[in-house]
Parts: sequence; C-alpha cells; structure tokens
Amino acid sequence: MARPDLTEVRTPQILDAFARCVARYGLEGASLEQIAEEAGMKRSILRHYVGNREDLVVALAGRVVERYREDLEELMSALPGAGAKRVEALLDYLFTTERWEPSVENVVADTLLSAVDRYPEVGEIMKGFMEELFEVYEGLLRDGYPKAERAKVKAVAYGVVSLSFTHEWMMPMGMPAGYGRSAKGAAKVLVGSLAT
Amino acid sequence: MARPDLTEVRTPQILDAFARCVARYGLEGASLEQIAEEAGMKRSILRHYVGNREDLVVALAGRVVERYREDLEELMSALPGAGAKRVEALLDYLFTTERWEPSVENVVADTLLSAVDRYPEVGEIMKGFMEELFEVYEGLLRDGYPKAERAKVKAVAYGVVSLSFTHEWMMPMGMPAGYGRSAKGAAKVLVGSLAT
DNA sequence: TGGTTGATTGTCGCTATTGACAATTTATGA
DNA sequence: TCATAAATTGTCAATAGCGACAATCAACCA
Repeated sequence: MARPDLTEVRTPQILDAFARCVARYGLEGASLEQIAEEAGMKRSILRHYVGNREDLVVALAGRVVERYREDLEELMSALPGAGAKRVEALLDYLFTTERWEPSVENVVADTLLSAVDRYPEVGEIMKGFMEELFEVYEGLLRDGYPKAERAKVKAVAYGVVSLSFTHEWMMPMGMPAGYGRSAKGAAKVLVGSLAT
Repeated sequence: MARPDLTEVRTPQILDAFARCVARYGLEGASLEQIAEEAGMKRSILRHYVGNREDLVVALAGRVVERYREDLEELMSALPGAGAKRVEALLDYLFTTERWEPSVENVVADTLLSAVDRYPEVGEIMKGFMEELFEVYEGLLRDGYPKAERAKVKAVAYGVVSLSFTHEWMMPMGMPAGYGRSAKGAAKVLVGSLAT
C-alpha cells in the first residue's frame, strides 16, 4: 500500500551522473546541485537516496568496482583460445593503442585511487577489487603455464596488471605510441619468462 | 629603489602549502582561504603571486615535477656500483617495502595525473617529466646491458617505471607485503631478460 | 631623509553551496 | 475510491567562497 521503492533505479542513475561530474570537474569540483542536474533530478533527491558528498564518494567507489567486476567477468568469458593462447589474447586486448579513447570509468577510478588517503572506505573497496584482479590474472597465467613456479606467476600477474594500468593512465597525456608498444613488449617479456 | 622581489620566496611557500592541502582535501577540496592559512598568508597574497585556482594547479604541477627532477638527479648520483650492479641498486631502492610512508608528493602527483583531462597544461608538464624519466632509466639499463637490443631496453625501462609507480600508488591502500615482493620480482625478470 | 615601488592587509558585494525540513504529488493495495 | 507510504518538489537560513580594489606598510636608493 505504498509507492514502489525506486532506490535500485535512482542510485545507479545518481552515481553515474556523479561519475561524469567527477571526470569533468574532479571529486570535489562539482556542486551537489550540478550533479543533480546532470542526473536530471533535484538536489534533495541525491540526499534522499544516497546522502551527502562523502556518502556519494563511497557509493561511487562501490559502483565503479561493481562495473569493473562485470567487465572483468565479461572479458574472461570472451577471451578466445585456451592455455597460453588465452594469455596472448589478453595482452592483445589490454595493450591495444589504436582505438583508445578516454573513458569516464578510468578517469574516475584514477581519481578515486588518488583519494584513498582521504576516504579509507574507498581504499578498502578498491583494494578488494585489486586483489580479485590479481587472482584472476594469476589463474589465467597458471592455466597457460602450469609448470611455472607459483611465486613467479604471481610476479608476472602483478606485472601485467601494473603495465596495463600504467598504460591506461598515461594515454590521456598523449604519450607517443611507442610507449604503448613498450608496454606490450614488457608484458610479453614477463609472460615469456614463464615458458622456460 | 623599491622593495625586494619576494616572488622566488613566496611562490614555493604557497605551492607547498597548496600541495599539503591537495593531499588533505583534494585538488578542489580546499578553499583559497584555507590554502592561504596553511601558508600563513592572506588570501590576497596567493592571488598576487600566483593567481586563481587554475593558476595554482598549473604552477603546482611545475613545482612537483621540479622536485621529482631533483630527486631523480640525486638518486642517479647516489646510486652505487656501475653497469648491471647499478641497475640492481636501483631496483633495491625502488621496491623497498620496509620504510615506506605515504608522501605528500606522491599523493599530489597521483592527484594531478588523474586530472590531466581537466588541465591540459598539467598534462604537458607531467608528460615532459615522464619522458625524461624513461630516458634516464633507459640510459641506466643500456649502461648495464650494452649488448641488449634497443627496443627491448625501452620496453624494460617502461616496465620498471610502471612497476615502481604501481607500487607507489598501491601502498596507501595497505596491500599485503607480498605484492611488493611481486613488484620487485617482476622487475628482476624484466631486467634479467636483458642479460640473455 | 624622503620618494618610489612593491609587499601586505582589509573590506565589499555578489553568488554559490549546503543542510534541514515543510509541502506536495503519486502509485499502490485494501 | 480512499488511505497510505514513499517519491518528489520547494523553500529558507546560514555560511562559504571568490574577485576586485582600495588602503596601508616597508624596504630600498638617490
């Protein structure tokens, strides 16, 4: 005997609008009013469904990793081949320089990462995802190179993640394409070391 | 026949105060008033010597890069050994996990990097330093492994930079120490590949 | 020692921002 | 259709933030 609960609908709308604002104006650069307008709502609604700025930031971190998780899952099920071929496909995917375009998601993630000191909860959330990411890559590498020793696989997984992240945050600065090749080259060296 | 010019004195004071504020409140999280107070000056002085917020941000990027350059130079002249030994010393320096502590400088640099979309000038400044950093590392590696082919040295230099940056921004999240070892391990694998 | 130049301080007006809460509207089940 | 719970809108007061500029102060040099 009441109106339906729109929390599940409004919250993502709000957070996505907030994400766009963060990409455009920075984490504290947009007023709640602007964010509300971006979401096509009144400011009071942000408060109603999420809360004040701090609440928004923490919730945004949750949303971002949620989407990254989905992307990761999708990627894993979309990767062709098996064993070492699958690893190769991953590298091709990660280090494509051609059709690169700045994504709101990545900018937001970088921004949040640079703010973990100020928002400990955000740090916890990001950390959780990072650990998951490392594990997934590690598993992929183990499948590809089952005879490689465990610690080395860990190191290579870390390296590949590191290279792809660096690649992502350097692109917006307009670094020459040569660096993209270097990134992929380094990743290949790392992965190749597992074959010996 | 006038008062001495304090620009060279005040500007660094202002920018260092701004840096502390950025680390504590974010790039747009502190008011000019707060920044002025942190610097122990009146707000009007910030305006007099540097300008508005945008001017501050760009100037801050310059200052950060300037300090990084100094650090880099100092590091290069402090690194013991020669040839491959020097490279090893670099890795030891970069991936120490023991006495790690969050530095204002690194937080500020990360924050600025995440904002290059909004401040193209900042992007240019950071890009310049990154290229210099790559070159320095590349030179060091070439000295250590003169017979390695050029493209591979480039890739390894990129990889080492990438690993050390990733290491730096992951520490504040409190990642388990194992990741630090992985970072160093991956760097060793990369460097080792130059010896073959 | 006094004039000049630039450092420093003080103040004004305007707008933006936020939190709180009251008022209103609307979909639903009884 | 009507009561109800929740969505949505509206308003208010208090404060914060910024740009501009006038006013004052202090070192230097002739």
